[in-house]
Amino acid sequence: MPAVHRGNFSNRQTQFSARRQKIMQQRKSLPIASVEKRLVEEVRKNDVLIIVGETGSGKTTQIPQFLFDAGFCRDGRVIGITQPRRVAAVTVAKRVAEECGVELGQKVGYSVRFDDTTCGSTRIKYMTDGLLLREALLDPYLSKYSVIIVDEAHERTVHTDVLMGLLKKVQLARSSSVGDGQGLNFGKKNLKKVMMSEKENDQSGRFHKMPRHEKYAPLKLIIMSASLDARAFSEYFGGAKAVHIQGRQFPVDIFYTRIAETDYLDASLITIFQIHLEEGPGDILVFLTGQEEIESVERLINEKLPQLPQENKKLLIVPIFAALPSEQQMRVFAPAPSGFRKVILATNIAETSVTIPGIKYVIDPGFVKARSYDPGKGMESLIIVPTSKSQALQRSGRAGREGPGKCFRLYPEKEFEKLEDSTMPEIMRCNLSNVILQLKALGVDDILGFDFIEKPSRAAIIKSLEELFLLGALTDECLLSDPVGHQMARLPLDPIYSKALILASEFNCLEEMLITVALLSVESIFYSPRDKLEEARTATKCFSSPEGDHITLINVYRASNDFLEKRSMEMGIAKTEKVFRKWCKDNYINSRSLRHARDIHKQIKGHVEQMGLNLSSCGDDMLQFRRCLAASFFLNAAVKQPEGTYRALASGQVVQIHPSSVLFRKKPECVIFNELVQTNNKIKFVVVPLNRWPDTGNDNAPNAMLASENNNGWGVYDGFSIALRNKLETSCSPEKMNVAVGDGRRHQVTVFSLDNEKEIGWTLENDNMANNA
DNA sequence: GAGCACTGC
Repeated sequence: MPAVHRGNFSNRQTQFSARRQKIMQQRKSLPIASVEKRLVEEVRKNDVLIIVGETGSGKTTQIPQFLFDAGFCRDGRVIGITQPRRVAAVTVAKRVAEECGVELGQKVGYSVRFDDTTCGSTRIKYMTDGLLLREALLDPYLSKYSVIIVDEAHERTVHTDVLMGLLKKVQLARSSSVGDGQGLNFGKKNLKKVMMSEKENDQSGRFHKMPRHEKYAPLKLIIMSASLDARAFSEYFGGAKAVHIQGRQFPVDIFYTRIAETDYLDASLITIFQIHLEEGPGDILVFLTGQEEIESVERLINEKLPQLPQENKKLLIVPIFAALPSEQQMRVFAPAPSGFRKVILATNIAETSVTIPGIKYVIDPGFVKARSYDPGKGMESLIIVPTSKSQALQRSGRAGREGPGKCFRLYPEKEFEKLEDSTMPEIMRCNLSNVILQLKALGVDDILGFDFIEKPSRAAIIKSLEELFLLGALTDECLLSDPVGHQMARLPLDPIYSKALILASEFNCLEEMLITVALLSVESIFYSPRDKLEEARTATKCFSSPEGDHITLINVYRASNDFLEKRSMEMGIAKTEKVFRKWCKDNYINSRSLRHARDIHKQIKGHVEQMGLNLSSCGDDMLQFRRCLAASFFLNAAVKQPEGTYRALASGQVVQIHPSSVLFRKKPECVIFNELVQTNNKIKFVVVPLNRWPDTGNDNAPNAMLASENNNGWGVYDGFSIALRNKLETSCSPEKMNVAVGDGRRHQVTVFSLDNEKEIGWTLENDNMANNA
C-alpha cells in the first residue's frame, strides 16, 4: 500500500475547512438564522412555545443548536428532539453533528429502536417519539431533559398525541406540584365504576397536588407544527404563544379541473400525457392509493406509449410503495436517462417519508387509502377516502423543493373547500390497548379522564380496557396487575403478543412463540409479485405446514436461521448478507421484513430473559405450541358455521379465511386468527395467520373453546380460566367452574373440546355453570 | 381463490 503523502493530507485539510465554511454559509443563509436571539428569548420567557415553521426554514436543525449555545445544556442536561420517523431522526442528527463539527454520538446523537448512538456526553439528542415514550417508563419525570422539542406535531401520530399529554403533566409536575418520586399519580379509579358509570366527567384526570420537590428543574416544551394546526396546540397548552418562521419553498401553481372527474385513474393518465406533451422538462409525481392502482396505471401508460410520436416516447415509469423490496424502491432516486422524463407512481410514502429529487409536477387525484378501527366489531378497515386540505398542501409542496412547480388537483376548486382541514388523528381511529397499557404503566390510572389533545371515543377506551382486563393486564380495580400487567407494559409489542410470550413460558414453548410474535409484528415476509404468482407459490410451499400459518412462519424462520448459520461459518459477514438476500429472493421472501423480524426477535429475547421467563422450546411437539396459541389468542377465536363461513366469537362478526392462509381450503372447525380486516366496504373479512385447532387432546391440559349463543361469551378454557364478555372472569378447574355473570341472564354456552372437536353443552346461569352434557 | 396506505416501540 502506498504511503500517504503529506500533500494529500493537507489537501484533505483544505477540503475539510472548505466544507466547514460552506456549512457556516448555509447555516447563515437559512431564514431562521436572523431570528436566533428572538427565538431564544421566547423560549426563556415561555414554558411552552409553539413554533410554526414552514418547509425549509431550518427549524429542526438550528433551534437545538441555538438553545445549546444559549446555555440550556448546562449541568449536563439534554435537549431532546422527537421525530415521528426513524430516518428523520437519523439524518437530521448526522447533519447537526456535521454542522457542529463533532463526531456523531458525542455532543450530538440519535436514538431509535435497534440503534442508539448517544452516550453520557450527548447534549442534543434526536429520537423517535415512541422511543421517548419508552424512556418515560424508566424515568417518569424525564429528568435529564431541560428542553423537549416535539417536531412534526401536526402529523398527530399516536405517539405524538400521547407524548404531548404526558409532557403536559410532566411539566406541571416538575414546576408547581412536583410528585414524591413514586411516579406520576394521577388519581385512581375503580374498573367497575369506570365501566358502569355513564356519567363520568373529565374532572377526575387532575392529579393530586403534592408538596414541592426541589429535585427537578423546570422543563421547557417546544411544539413544532405546520400552520393549519397551530391554534389547536396553542389552545391545548393553555393559550401558549405561537411564533411563525418563514420557510424557503418555491412557488407552486395549483390547477383544478373544471368539473368533477368520475374516474381518477383515467384522469391521472390523461394528465400525465398532457404534461409530458405540453410542459417543459421536469419529473412528474402521481399520488395513487395503493399497489393495485399503481400497477394498473403503469400498465395503461405502457399500453398508450407506442401510439405517441417517436420523439415523445421517452417516458420512464417508476413505481414506489412501502411493500416494494428496497432495491426496487431505490429506482426512484436514480436520474432518468438523458432526454427521458421520469413519472413516479407513488402512494403516501412520497408525501412525507421519501423525498424524491427532480419533481416539478405533482398530480393529486385527492384520495388516500386510510385505516380505521371499529371498536364494536373489533375490526380494522382500509378504505379509500378524500384527502384533507393539509394533505393536499403537503402533496403540492413536493413540486416546489428545487424550483417553481405545478400541481394538478384532479377535482374542482370548490371541492377543495369542502375537504377537512386536517386528517383525523390516528388516536381517533386505532385500537387503544397499547396506548392504555403504556399510560397505566406511566401511572395514569384514569384513562377516561386523561387530558388527551383529542379524546378518543368512550366506546373505544372501554373496549380496550376490557381487552386488557381479559388478558390479565388489569386488576378488578383497573390497575396494572402484578406481575403480568407490568411485564406486558415493558415489552414493545401488541399486548396480546406480550401475553402470549408470558403464557408460552408456562407452556414451555417460549422459543417458538418468540419467533411467532416477531414475525407477526412485521409486514408480511412473503413477497409475491403479480406477474410471478405461480413461482412464488411453489417457492413458499416447502415451508407451509398443515397445522396453520403460525407454524408455517416458524418453518421459514428456522430455515433462514439454518441458512445463515451455515453460511456465516463459511464466509464473512458482508458476503453472508449478500447470499442471504439471494436466498430470500429465490424463496420469494421479503428480506427487509425478515431482517426486521430478526431484530425484533433479538430485542424481545433480551427483554424476556431479563424478566426471568423460562426460555424453553417444545421442540417438535407442535401440539403443545398450538395449545399455547389457543390459550393466548382466545380473544381472536372463530368457529365454522354450517355454510362454511366463520363467526368471530368476540363480536359475532361473520368472517372468512383469507385465501393467503394455508388453511384457506382446509376450513377447520375452529380457528384463532391474527387480524380481522375489512377492505373496501364489501362484506369481506380477512383472517390472516390461522392456527388449526388442535385435533388430538391431552387429558391433563384440556383446551376448549367457549362460545355462547347470543355472542356474549367467549374464551378459551384452558384449565385455568374462562373469560366471559360482560362480566368477566373467574378461575376454575375442569370439575368445578364458577363463572360470575353480571347481568344475571342465562347463557347457553357451547364448549368445543380439543379431543375430537365434538361439542359439549354447558349452561351458564347466574353465578353457576352446570354441565348439561 | 383475494389483495394490504403509512409510521413506531
